[in-house]
Amino acid sequence: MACSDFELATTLASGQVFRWRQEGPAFSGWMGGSFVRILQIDSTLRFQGTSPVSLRRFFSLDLDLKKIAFQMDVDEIVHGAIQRYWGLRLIRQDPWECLASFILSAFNNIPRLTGMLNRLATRFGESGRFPGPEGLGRVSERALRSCGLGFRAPYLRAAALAVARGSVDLVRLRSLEDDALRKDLLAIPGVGEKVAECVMLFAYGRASAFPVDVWIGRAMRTWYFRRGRVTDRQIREFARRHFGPTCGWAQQYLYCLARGSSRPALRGPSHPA
DNA sequence: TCCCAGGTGTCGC
DNA sequence: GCGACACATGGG
Repeated sequence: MACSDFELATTLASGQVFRWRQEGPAFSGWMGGSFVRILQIDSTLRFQGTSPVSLRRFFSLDLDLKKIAFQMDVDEIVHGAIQRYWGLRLIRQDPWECLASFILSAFNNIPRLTGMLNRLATRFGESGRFPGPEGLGRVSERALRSCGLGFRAPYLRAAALAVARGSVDLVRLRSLEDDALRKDLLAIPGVGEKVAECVMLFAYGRASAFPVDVWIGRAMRTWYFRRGRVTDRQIREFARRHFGPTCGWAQQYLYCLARGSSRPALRGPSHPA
């Protein structure tokens, strides 16, 4: 399958998904209930386990990256990030796995989060699939803790029960406007502003979401606020105005820049916005 | 060993 | 609304 303006490796390593693995030049992981293996050679994708339509949807290949980039390319910093990580795309994940992943991401690091998700899949999922809300809701808090979830165990369990019982309908949420969607997500146990924005961006394709985590917060304060004391909410509101309706894409590019450039760059002189 | 991690819930102003 | 604090755990 032909693709343009897409870098598979960059996209999978950008902290949106946590269970994909590299096997030589190829990558493998789950797209919902399907186990998929993908190999990218230049602008060609060779794959098994899914369909072209599903693949395009998952990696947002149906969207024109050039148009998106043009919209958000409003200053030198994001311009540099766009150039450096060109081909990075937002992923449209399964909402439940995305929600669970980011509930567990709280006060955590990515290697350990990966371990936690894999243990859940191995112990409670079918042949490696991530377990659904019904299945996880039946698992005791004690069993969840034995997977290393720590204090997040009751949050994940409560969220699973809420979805399993239908008090949260992840399919219906898809049809809601951004503000209503955010409000419903925030009502889920263990979901705060940051996780809600992640789910909006990584599962529901809401490009106007702008999750502010420690990395983006640190980078934005350095790059756009001269290290000033601003709250995460102020950063998010600034970003929506500054980068516009595709600010979520800007967030993902800046996140990679902030992490990829390592700490010294973040400590460097602040740039004018 | 020690630090820190893609935060949230809860409390007190 | 905002700041401070606790929270379990293990990777690096």
